[in-house]
Amino acid sequence: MTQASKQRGNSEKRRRILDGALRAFAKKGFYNTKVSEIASEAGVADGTIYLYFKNKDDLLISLFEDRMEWIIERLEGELATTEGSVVEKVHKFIRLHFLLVLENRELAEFLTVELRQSAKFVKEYDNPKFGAYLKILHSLIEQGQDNGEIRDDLDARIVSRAIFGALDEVLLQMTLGKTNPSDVEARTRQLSEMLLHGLCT
Amino acid sequence: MTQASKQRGNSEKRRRILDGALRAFAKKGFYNTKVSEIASEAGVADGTIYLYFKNKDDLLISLFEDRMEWIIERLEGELATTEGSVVEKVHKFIRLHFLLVLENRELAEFLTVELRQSAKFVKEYDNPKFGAYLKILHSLIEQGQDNGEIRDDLDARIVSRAIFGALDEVLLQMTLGKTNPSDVEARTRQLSEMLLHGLCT
DNA sequence: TAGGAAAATGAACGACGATTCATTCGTCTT
DNA sequence: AAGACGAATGAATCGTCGTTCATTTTCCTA
Repeated sequence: MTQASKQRGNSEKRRRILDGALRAFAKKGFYNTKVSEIASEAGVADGTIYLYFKNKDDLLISLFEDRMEWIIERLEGELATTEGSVVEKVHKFIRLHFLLVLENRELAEFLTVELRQSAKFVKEYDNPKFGAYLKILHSLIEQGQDNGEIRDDLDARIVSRAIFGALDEVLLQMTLGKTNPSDVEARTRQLSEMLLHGLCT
Repeated sequence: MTQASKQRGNSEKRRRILDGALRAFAKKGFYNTKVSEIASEAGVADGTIYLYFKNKDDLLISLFEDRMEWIIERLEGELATTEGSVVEKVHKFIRLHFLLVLENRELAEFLTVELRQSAKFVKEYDNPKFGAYLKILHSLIEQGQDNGEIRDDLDARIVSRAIFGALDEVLLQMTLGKTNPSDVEARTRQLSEMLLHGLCT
């Protein structure tokens, strides 16, 4: 295996380490997780981690990008093949976000808790993948404004942030409590109802 | 000064330490802040901190409770003296949340970033103050549902979470970017419009 | 103002844990 | 099968703080 192919991420070991790190970070959080715990979770020696990642920060960022990439690809894939109004697509977006992330709890715990921390405190990392995620939502909104389905007196940037925030917070609660998977549908419906048509009668 | 009065928080030193901790945590985050930095920020010796707080975790939690208490008191105070519909009160809630927190940036950075972390990883702390905060919102929603202003096909618990999430995320962005204070009004209007009446035309 | 108690100090301690690197392992070539 | 080379190992290192506590300062009381 060449150095280049390690960097590109096609390596059994690299995957194992990322998976182990996800489990460990989800359980105890980045700062409370020892590198040696990640190693043992991944079934790998401590030193091996440093063959694939520059340091612990780099591992966090790499994990973050890897998982966000996965989510973005799936979201884009699903949305591209969806016919229907923008409103339907927004509903589908919300549903997919929940389903994808709840598909494994650890990912949910990791993303909802570590996202902000890493965005702000892992030195000079400006989070391009999260930007790409938001852009999907942002484009959807703009598209809806162009074709008249969505009010254009609202700033699409604020709206997309707000939607993400609402989603993420509800997801956090679902993650910490032991939400029954069947509740996902109910919450999806509630959230998109609320966001699309408002609280007022 | 007695031990009891220290615990109750009426102490000049204790205040100084909490203020210093807020500044330090806002700047570098809990885990990247050294106790000695907090001490120097507070103009106090390292050891002094341990006269007022059990340890670093305890300091974090105390700071959190102190500031949330302040926010809750102000919110409740303002809302109690407000005449008007529930819808108007929700609008006012959003506005107040922004104003109070942006009144000082450091508080905003601290709350938006450290809240989740501490909720989950500071051992066995279950965050009663945040619960009290959410309850204000929750009660407002229920009140609106009772008097018919707000749709009662939505679960007030999910709705209040979602509103908080939206608020918090938009606030995070306002905090990290250098938002002009005059934008606060605009964002308040956008958010409550969106939440109360929905995205659809 | 002397004496004593409470508060504050900050240097030193000790634990911890990220990272390194000398060594071993596995695989491929000739 | 011997050598060579990259990959993997994990024990040891070393810097970094959280916390303690012997000492000093401040403040009160008699």
